[in-house]
Amino acid sequence: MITLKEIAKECGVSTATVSNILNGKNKVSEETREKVMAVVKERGYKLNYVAQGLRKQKTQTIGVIAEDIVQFTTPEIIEGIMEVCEERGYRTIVQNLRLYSRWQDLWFDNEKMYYSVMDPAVQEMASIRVDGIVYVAGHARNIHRFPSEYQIPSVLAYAYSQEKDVPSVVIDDEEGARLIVEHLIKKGHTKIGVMAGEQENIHTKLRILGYQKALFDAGILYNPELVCYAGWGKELSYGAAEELLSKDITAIFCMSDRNAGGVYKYLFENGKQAGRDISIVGFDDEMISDFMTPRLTTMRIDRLQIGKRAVEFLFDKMEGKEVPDEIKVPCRLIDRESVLEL
Amino acid sequence: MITLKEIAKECGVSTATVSNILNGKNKVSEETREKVMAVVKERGYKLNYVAQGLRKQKTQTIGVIAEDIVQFTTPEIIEGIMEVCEERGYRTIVQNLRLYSRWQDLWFDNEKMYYSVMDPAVQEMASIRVDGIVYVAGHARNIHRFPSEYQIPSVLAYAYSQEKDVPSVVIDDEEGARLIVEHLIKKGHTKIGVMAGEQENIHTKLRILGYQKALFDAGILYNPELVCYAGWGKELSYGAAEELLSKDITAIFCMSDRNAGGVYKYLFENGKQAGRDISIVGFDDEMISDFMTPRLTTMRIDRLQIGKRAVEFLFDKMEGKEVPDEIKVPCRLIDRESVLEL
DNA sequence: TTGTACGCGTTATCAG
DNA sequence: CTGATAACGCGTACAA
Repeated sequence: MITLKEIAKECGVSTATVSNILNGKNKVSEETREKVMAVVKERGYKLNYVAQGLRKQKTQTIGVIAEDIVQFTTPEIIEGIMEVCEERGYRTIVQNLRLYSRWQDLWFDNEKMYYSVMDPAVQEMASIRVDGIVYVAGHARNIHRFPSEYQIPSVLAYAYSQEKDVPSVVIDDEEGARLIVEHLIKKGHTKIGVMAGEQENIHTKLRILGYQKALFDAGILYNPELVCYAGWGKELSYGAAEELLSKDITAIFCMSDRNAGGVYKYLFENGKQAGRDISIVGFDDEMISDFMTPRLTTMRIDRLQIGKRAVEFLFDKMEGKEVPDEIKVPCRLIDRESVLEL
Repeated sequence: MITLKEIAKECGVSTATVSNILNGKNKVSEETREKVMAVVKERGYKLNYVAQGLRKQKTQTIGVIAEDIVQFTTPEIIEGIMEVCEERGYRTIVQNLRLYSRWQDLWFDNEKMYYSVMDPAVQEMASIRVDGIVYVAGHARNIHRFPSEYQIPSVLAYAYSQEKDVPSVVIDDEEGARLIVEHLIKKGHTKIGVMAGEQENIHTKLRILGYQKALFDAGILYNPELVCYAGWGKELSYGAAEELLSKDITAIFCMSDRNAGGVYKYLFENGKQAGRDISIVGFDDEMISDFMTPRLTTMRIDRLQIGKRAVEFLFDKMEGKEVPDEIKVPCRLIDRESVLEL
């Protein structure tokens, strides 16, 4: 591949001049500029970012560390990050921890395993000399320790930070839950069960809070017996559906669309239907919610926005601006046909 | 960030010695090795890939150009690529063309628009000096021109190549379609409608071929009137469902799970059900197919495998091995509950 | 076994 | 306006 030096030689000028021309420094005569540009085009010269990075001590690159690129929230978050980076003339480099494919859910309890993958990833980013890092969570929700030895400005997307100097962009779980439960209440429901996620998970806890708040605002007693913890997947909530439905309820607030899918499955097998025999709402607005029959009313997580806000946040930090510890991205109600008006 | 030179100075040895130690060249005494390693660890030295890349003229990096990272097939393909790269000690850098978010479907007819995004992406990869490129398609199916001016070894994943020196990894559309239609025939169906994708699309054409083949093998006449072209989404096939269902058929072969979703919607609204009143099969095995009621029988596209095969293919090419023009990854039948046995 | 010196491709500095 | 030259951090002949 042809280099700047060769271009210079071919034009009979110095490398400095070629560099100046390429970088639009206006201390160059029109004559030489044209001549050089002609050769550049003709020979298909392409700047070498590697050399440039070395010289400038700046790579114009943002590193993205994703816990799992196949997690449904991740691609859109990354898309948001990339969109903003492109606008700003930054490149992006993505690392994929592949947490799930490595260990399924086993790693969750094991910090040592987790950091055995996480630390090298950050080191890689350091070696690449990225100018900043966005960590995109997919499974873990609390990041206890983010290696800061390298002083690379970093932000967390879709995870709650436990470190002062690593701020985070999260969704407003509590308000999202409050809104969707309020929606049920407005439709006349007062006996509302909950198909919740993992009990110790922070999203679960915050959404329970939102649920309680909505009940409180409507003067409805909170009955812990109506809350059923069933992980985030379809299978467990399918198994738990019978018991929950046997209680005296008219609606179920599912903490994920997949949970709702489990309930739908149970209903289907028993000749019942959401939006007719009982009301169901979900959370996430995954694509599946639009393909369920009837289509599921749910809360949209604005994943693109999470990504965008996260990098903007990061750029602010890189420029030395004062930044808050946390930004909350609101959720939006997607009203479909799974809720019955009483 | 601390450099090799500084480590050397601090240890009272030369940079060459430190470099040799770090790279495991065995011309170093155990004594100095230990001393140097101690300092390296203590000071948190991290190799500078930028400098190394410049010096070695090799970046150990594979570039991934994705048409759309939010396309449902893309993340898993990339995951497969990354898995193999990691095994081989290669880094990965991803570019996202964001075709859909830029222009929705408008670009499809406009090669100029397309290449206005595609060319710079390849140039970027060239500037980064990646050692090879995997192009991951999401929308386009025929890549007519892949910029080869930079002589970077390249392969296409999930797209059909039109260029000799750019081979591709695709799925076996024809055989996949044949298999699933054969499945219907085995269940006793002979009057099988088709909810097809875009008429001019290569996947559509190949799958029609597979459909015809299955009919032929079973001695069933091919009736073009039973084929309905409805794009790849849910809406058009919802609109087309009524007409198709009014024909004398007992089963529908949908060319995508989303198409099947449109048919399901129509059925639901008319009090009918797949797997009871009519048989439906899909294609893709998107997650939605597992959440439809009843769950959809469909063909699984092995996306992970596409990614893996594509990079392995690329590595072969980089090593100068002889490679075929095309590799076909087989599809697999996922048998669920949307097909009725006659 | 260890050190010296050069070059990879670019940009910044300064002198002409 | 243009050119010579010195970095940037690392790897590697070659010399010691």
